[in-house]
Amino acid sequence: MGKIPVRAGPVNSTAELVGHRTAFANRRRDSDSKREAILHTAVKMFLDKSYSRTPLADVAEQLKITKPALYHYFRNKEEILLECYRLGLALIAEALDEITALDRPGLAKVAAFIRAYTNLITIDFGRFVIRLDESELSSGVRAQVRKFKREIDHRLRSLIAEGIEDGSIGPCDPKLAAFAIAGALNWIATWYEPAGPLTVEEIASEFARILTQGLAGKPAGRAKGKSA
Amino acid sequence: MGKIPVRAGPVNSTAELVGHRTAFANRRRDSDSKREAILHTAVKMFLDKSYSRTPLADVAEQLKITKPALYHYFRNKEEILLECYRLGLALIAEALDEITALDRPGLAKVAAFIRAYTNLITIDFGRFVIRLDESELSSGVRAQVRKFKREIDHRLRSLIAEGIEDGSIGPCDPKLAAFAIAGALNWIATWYEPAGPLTVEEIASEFARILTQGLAGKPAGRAKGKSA
DNA sequence: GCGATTTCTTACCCGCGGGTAAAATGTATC
DNA sequence: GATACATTTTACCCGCGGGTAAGAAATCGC
Repeated sequence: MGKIPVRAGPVNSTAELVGHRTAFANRRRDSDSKREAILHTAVKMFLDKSYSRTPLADVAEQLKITKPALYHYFRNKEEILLECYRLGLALIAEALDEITALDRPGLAKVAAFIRAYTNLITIDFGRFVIRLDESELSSGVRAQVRKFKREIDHRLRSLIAEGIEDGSIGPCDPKLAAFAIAGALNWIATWYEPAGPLTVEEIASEFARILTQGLAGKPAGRAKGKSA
Repeated sequence: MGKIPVRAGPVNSTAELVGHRTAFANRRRDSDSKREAILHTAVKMFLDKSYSRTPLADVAEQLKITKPALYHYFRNKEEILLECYRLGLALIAEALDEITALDRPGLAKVAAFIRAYTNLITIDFGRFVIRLDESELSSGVRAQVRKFKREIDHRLRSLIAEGIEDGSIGPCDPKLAAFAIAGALNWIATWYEPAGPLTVEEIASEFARILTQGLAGKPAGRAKGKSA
């Protein structure tokens, strides 16, 4: 149960993976770092192929051990999933805490949220939380997951409501606005690829701008500068 | 290969389901309507539990037949999926065609797209296309699906580019803007439930507004016309 | 009503993947 | 280096689900 470093930071992920791959090189009794290696490897594979289509045997293989060895560290597959989930959730909650504490107008907080959330997709565990499909879970776990997600959703709604109150956000349904934002952000996890041309910062900035300012050109007062 | 009525319209879906459920009541040789019944039932179940976690035996059970009977109408499970997918895709393409043909500024077209796309989530096949997770597919089919999706994405980008050109949309990266919009919309398929409090029209309008106009209150040139 | 044909069922096979039993192998401790 | 304990492995079991073979049952055309 030691604290697992979740934020690997912009470390070369290959190097990191190798690190985890060697965690089982010998049988030293170092159960914490082995748990950590399992989780890091598993979450990467879950992201790659989805939880339910990633056999534990494959995870084990990556770690150069056999499937039953995993059961020494986790009771079953779902416990691995849940642990990954918890780690990711902690990241999100942490970001949200920081933002909530800011002393700025609601709109600025929402923009900050968009930036923070976008950054999460570069972290495996955060990305995993975003992408996890509830329907893959057993009903017991699903209830927990739903609760967590709902909480995040509600906190985002509060941010928006706050903005409406202080006037930085125009009148709108905070529920729908939150869904729109969450959708745009969650979807990033679907198409983003680290090797791609877009940096996370670019995405974060542009999304913050589009979602807060909208697409429309400056009609300013009224004149529709354009016709076409 | 008869034309399958995909748009059930705002028909009571229970009644419809019953209709499909009785399609196999007798052994009349009516292969077209049976194929149709299979697809409608399957797509509903795929939406409910995801494709890969919906056993064909369950689909058959709903239809009051047995699994092997399905193989009389489709070669394998993936062919059923692909057929559902094609039907949904036709809907989307159709909507997109109509919008592209409109003689209005780019921004208005984008807004129209948002409305049309939102409406698709009330139609099972459309919703299915949106929700389908590529990773559930065999690599052959995945390639096709990817191609289709990319095409839709590119058409949306064109709409945006058009708007930038005619000035109705402010300068932005059409690619990222398209991702933001697509994300917000696709996500609807995740949380929307027909029995819920929000009508599709409400969602469509609010999303069109938020995504085109943004959240920000009217700072207009400067005057804060609004206050709470 | 009779054969030809389609439609559907019963009874399977098989591979995959989660999970376990029990024994083997290594590591700490004395 | 013997003992105890943690760690891993080999060899399984089992249920699930896609898919098939072979025949039964209904329907169609005449």
